[in-house]
Amino acid sequence: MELSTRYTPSEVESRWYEHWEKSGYFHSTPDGREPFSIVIPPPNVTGVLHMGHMLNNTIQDILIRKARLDGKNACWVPGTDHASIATEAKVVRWLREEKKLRKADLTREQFMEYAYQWKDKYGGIILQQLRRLGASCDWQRTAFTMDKGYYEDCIRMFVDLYQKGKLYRGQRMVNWDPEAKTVLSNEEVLYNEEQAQLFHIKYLLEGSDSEGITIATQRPETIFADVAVAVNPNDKRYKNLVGKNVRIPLIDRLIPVIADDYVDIEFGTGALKITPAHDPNDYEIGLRYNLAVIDTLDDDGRLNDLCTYKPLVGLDRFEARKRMKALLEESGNLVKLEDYVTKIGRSERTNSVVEPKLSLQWFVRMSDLGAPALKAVLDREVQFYPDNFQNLYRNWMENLRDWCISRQLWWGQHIPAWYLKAEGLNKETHIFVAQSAEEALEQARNATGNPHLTPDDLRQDEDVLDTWASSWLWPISVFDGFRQPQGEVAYYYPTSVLVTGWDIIFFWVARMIMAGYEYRGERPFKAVYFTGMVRDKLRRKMSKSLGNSPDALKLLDDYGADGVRYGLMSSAAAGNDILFDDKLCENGRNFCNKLWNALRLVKGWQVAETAENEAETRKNALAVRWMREKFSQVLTEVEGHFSAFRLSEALLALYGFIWDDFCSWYLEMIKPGFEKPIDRATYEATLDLYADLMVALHPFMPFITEEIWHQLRERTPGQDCMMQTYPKPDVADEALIRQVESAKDVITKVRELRNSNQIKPREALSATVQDSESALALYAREGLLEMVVKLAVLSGLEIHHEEPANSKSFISGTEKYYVVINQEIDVEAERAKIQQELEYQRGFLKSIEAKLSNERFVAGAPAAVVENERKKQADALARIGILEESLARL
RNA sequence: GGGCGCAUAGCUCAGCCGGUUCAGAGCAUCUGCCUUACAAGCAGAGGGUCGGAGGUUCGAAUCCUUCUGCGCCCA
Repeated sequence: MELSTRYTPSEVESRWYEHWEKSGYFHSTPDGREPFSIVIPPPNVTGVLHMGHMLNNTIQDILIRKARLDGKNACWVPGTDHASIATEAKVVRWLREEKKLRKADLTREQFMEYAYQWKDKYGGIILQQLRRLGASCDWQRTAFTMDKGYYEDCIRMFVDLYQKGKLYRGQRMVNWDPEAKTVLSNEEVLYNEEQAQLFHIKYLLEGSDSEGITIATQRPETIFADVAVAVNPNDKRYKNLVGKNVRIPLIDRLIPVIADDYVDIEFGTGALKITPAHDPNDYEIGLRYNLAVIDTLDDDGRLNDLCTYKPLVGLDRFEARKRMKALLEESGNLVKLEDYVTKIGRSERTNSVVEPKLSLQWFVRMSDLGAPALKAVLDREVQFYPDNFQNLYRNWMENLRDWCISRQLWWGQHIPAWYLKAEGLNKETHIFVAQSAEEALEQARNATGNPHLTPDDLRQDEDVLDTWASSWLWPISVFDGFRQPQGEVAYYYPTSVLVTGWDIIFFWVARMIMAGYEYRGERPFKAVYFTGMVRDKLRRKMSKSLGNSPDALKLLDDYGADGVRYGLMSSAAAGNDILFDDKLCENGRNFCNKLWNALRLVKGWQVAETAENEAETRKNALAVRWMREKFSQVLTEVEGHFSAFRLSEALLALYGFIWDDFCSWYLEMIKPGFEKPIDRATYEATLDLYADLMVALHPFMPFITEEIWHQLRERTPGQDCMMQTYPKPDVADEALIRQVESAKDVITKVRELRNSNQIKPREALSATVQDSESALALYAREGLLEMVVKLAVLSGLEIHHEEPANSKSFISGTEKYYVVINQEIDVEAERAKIQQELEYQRGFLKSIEAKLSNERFVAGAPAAVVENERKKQADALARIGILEESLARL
């Protein structure tokens, strides 16, 4: 069999993925095994795979594959959310461009039909892309937040919360996106510093043409909605004005000057115009002083009639702002124009500037829902990794605001609230919340006492639910837990872990926990693994506008899925941002090549069955045992990392073990001479070990491990790396490991000696180790001497008390070695070298003795620590003895 | 303004409920090798008073205080 010198991922990845999927390995049904379940944080159905997804899903896949190998019933539920705003925008554009249709010309039902069509055609690409990454999702369970069953769950939840008094309709200051013409939650507004102008505008006192008060505002077009000017009660400058009236420029409407602590004396002019309809803080102040609310903005961001200044009515707020400058200059009210930088909120979806706006919306009352969700995390019922995200969570949960869950869109779950047509829009006094129009009608008849009401007398709320208000039910709904609370959900719920970016801790994590306790009285997941953000080398967040995000699919093409997975994981401690660099994937690809070439080496060996090879077997036995013991040690470490979700450390532990111990040391130890065969026993042990390594590495790099696992031996159908049992650690023989480490140290020192004396790597050298007690003990280990001779390329290693002529020496542990070199020995240089080493050892000894002579140390420190210091002291003394002796001989 | 976090090798980070696995990893750098698995490789090497200053302790990268410089969340 011929294997290429390079591993080519493209030839194996799709083949194995298809094989796994066809074999049904990804699918899970409840059985007697312990469940291990993960629900994917549903990506946006319009989304395409980006770096964040790859990181996040690689982690989920690692956890799922590990659990599967551990014999658990692993279930990873994939799916997408309907992303109301983003999707609706795409559907509208698609209708316009492809179907020449405008949303306004369609009925709601027609629009929804098109939207589902669009979703079926273009949505969910990302789920296909996840397969490229190797994600072992249970595709048969693919869920979508607008699926029929899911939709019904959302409606049921809405009705239930309303009946329990946890949901209400109310007038609140909301974030309004004038472009999408919908409300946004706080989390959907992104604040960034932008250059703006602060207008200093003088409001003249009632009855005066000169005296007045100057306010500072960034939004001069809102002055028509002003209802007061506020100053700080302690502000001496304005004390005399409090209680008087001033005139709004251009329209001369009178408003009072009031005093309130909220006003910052330092900011701007210290006088604040109060505009309750267009600023959340002003709204609060307005409530305190019982001020009127004048809303001068239309839904699309244009000034309306209520602004009462005719020339500006109908203009967009930005256009109006521009004109205000000239108008105020002309009227003499503009005192000053100041450039300043301020945080401007923009819609995450449309990027248009968000306007605070009073609006009638549906809110979830958070006080009751928040308490158990907060407690769960503080009590570590839900354990965060890393732990300190608790702080962020607590901070948010302790300052909960009611959650606005209505959105002015069509693509989403239609809010199941009905009103009487007889009652004016937004002036309804009757609200009927029900699962269906029929039930609502029934309620209406009862409430009004009018049995003759017909469906035609009712009007359903126009709005839909916020996407997050559907996805918070995800961990329950994907297992059909609302309709079948005793069904599968009882097996898979609570899920094992949620893996998500910390930036959506409020969107999902917090709300899923709330829903979990509200609807199942139980946490939705036992742990939350927070990934960091993927940033570029310059620490910038990856974004489309910067163009600094690598093409995920191209990366997969260039480095292979395993290479990319390695690259992402190798520097991804939980919660830490990763500074992504192609270089990381290159390391992963190189690792694949390393694995591949080790396979080529092993597969290239001829195996001998003859009796003379029993001697070889005995010689190699030490290496084989060492590898097994060390592997055990590494597996213990790996298990520890897994249980603490330190995945990158688990990967690096395996990487180091495979590359260094297995490839660089072990394979060299057992490698037969040129054109010589290897003995059967060592060969078989190596194949088994190699196969075990592949299983251990499989969760991280599934494709290459599966491929190699199959290349190593003939496998029967149904025998696959993915479905093996994860190797279990034993108690490692640490003494043996230490002895081999000593041998490695000797080998390294001989190589170093060659290097510094320009001796060829393959020139066999004669060496001697002084026959000290410790040396005799060390080489009593069968096979150790042969190991050193082979890897250090020695003609022999004598255990002897005499120093050979023409030799150079070194110390390893407490043993002294001599290597004969066919060169003139520079005695002075040797002396200087030994002298230097001696001084170092003496200094070392001194520091230890200082410790040991400190009574408080000996009395206070644990016995093991003191013991260790004694051992260090003895070793140092031994080395000093050797060095002094060498010096004397020179 | 309120809160949280970070500062360790040239770069990216790990270690942080105190003690030779304590100064580590990968990348980068330097030296020597196309050695019969792999030059996307092999064998070696150099490089850090663990941000500054105090303190607690027999002992501090690790705990406390403070300063400096960054970052994030919420207002």
